Amino acid sequence: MTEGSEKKSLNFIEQVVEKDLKEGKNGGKVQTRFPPEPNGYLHIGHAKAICLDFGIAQKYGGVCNLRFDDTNPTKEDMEYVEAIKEDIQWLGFQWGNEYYASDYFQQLWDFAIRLIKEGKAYVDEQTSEEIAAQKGTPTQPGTESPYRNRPMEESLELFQKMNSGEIEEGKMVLRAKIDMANPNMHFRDPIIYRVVKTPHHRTGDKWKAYPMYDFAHGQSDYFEGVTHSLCTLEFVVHRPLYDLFVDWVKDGKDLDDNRPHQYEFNKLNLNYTLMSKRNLLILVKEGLVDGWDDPRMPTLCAFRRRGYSPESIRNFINKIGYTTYDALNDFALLESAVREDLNARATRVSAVLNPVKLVLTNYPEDRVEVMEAINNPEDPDSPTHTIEFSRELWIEREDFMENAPKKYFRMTPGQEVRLKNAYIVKCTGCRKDENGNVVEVYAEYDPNTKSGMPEANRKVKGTLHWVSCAHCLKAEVRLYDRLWKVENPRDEMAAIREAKNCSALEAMKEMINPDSLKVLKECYVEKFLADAKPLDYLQFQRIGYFNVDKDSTPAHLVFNRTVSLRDTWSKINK
RNA sequence: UGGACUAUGGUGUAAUGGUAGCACAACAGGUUUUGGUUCUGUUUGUCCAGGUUCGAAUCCUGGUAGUCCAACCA
Repeated sequence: MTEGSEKKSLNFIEQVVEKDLKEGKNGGKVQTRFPPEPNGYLHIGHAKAICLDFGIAQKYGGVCNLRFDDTNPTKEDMEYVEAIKEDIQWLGFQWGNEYYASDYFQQLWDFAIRLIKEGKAYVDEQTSEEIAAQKGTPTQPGTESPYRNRPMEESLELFQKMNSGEIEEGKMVLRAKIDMANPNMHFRDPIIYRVVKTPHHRTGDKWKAYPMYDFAHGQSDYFEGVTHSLCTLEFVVHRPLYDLFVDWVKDGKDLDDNRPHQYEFNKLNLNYTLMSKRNLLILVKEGLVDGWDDPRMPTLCAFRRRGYSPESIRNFINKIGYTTYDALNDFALLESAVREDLNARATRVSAVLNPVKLVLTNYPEDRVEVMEAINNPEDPDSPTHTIEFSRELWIEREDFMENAPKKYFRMTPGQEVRLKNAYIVKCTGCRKDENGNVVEVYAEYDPNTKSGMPEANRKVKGTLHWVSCAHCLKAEVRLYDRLWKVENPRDEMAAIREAKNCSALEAMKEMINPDSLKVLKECYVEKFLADAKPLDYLQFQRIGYFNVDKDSTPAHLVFNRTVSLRDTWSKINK
């Protein structure tokens, strides 16, 4: 709805693409891919990659394919494949082809055989510990494996056995023969195949030897005709290896043409947010949240359930940009993006979350008036809906104060306020119970000030929302706040674990915000919401943006707070 | 501390050798039947030290700080 349309300068990836296009590289073609591993749900960090991968293809007349990077059957599942597809489409993107790295297992296998025959790969029979020890450290060169120079025939035979099931997991690996002394650790004879006996979610038990990421990614890009392979910054050190394997697979042919190039951008870091899949999995498994789509999660399904629009997420991504600087973005920018979008599209309704009864003592007991409410004042052609008004109303408890400070523009004895879409009323007092809690608030209405009448234009400082006690619906409202108390949960978690030598779970329990979810069960909403549908974008006037939760039924309405309205009053009030 | 990468207001991001701009945040005010929206204004910045140049956020050198790399994960 409010897609960012202001002129933006090109990000560094777009500049590269435009330069390549100008120079006629890859025949003037642009092709990208979004390559998730189907081992978890997509989070907002993935949205950043998605917007770039699909956005670049869209902008430059190319195609972006979806490729599931499914080279590790122990972690992957079809459940995730379907969820990932749903999230991408919800975000508003459509892939060209649906590919799987497992589609290339045969080609990769053949390539590996070729490398063995060319003396560029060998089967190593050492334990992972031995291999790790020989790898050296960033400051010390590694040493060569005793199997490094074994006869090619031997490696060939053992590699076959790795795949036939004769070799146990962990007993043998295939390694590329590169350079054990290279300052880039990834060049120290990287493992390119290992034995995994867990059945693969697509190829079943056909394969027992599986390629590693570095041996699959660049080649898969090459097989598909990817031109610009976009990934995050931690892969910078993999790029030389990516290029080397692409060189090898091209076998000396036109090395500079028709090949993919990898470019790296900064991944999304958000304050008060823990992004890594591993940690999100702990939250779900340990029940610290209520599943992957718990609205406090940073997953796309959670943002969707919470009421974020795909446009707002895209706008946010568009605002933070793509650079090579490891930034920590402010969650407030995301909230501002969702408010901006929802302000333009959300239907305004009345809901009282913390009710107290207001009695209009001079309003006839049996009278009911039907008031008209505009659905969205931001829209000049906005439709309207009606809302019943009567003598007894629910208003927010915070909207009455017996002894109010000067700047309190709400209900307090002797002060006039406007009831939105209805009348101007003057507060006359209240009744309290034996503990001093306000039970009822009293006011008198001015019959000449009904909305639409000339008298209604009188200046009144405050306007309150309300629902009629006899004409409203009860509802459950879930108020969400940030899941973490600390601004940088990732670093904080590391610090806690270091200091206390504790598990990730224990560290998380220390950082979690105990008030991240408040469930209000005694709320009242106007009848208009009786047939609101899940995911409808709503604004509870003066409170915030809300949507209908998937748990909601006509008999038991449930609303999620997406984000509160900006609130300058609560700041003054502090 | 071996290598790679990075450094612009509080946060993020432009300026591609030529006026340091934008967004968010913060603050002040106008409008408003949402203390919302909107409008106006204000505060705050080129990591440090040298060098090249008529001119440096930008190029070079050296510091400093941060990120990444030693998974049979991706």
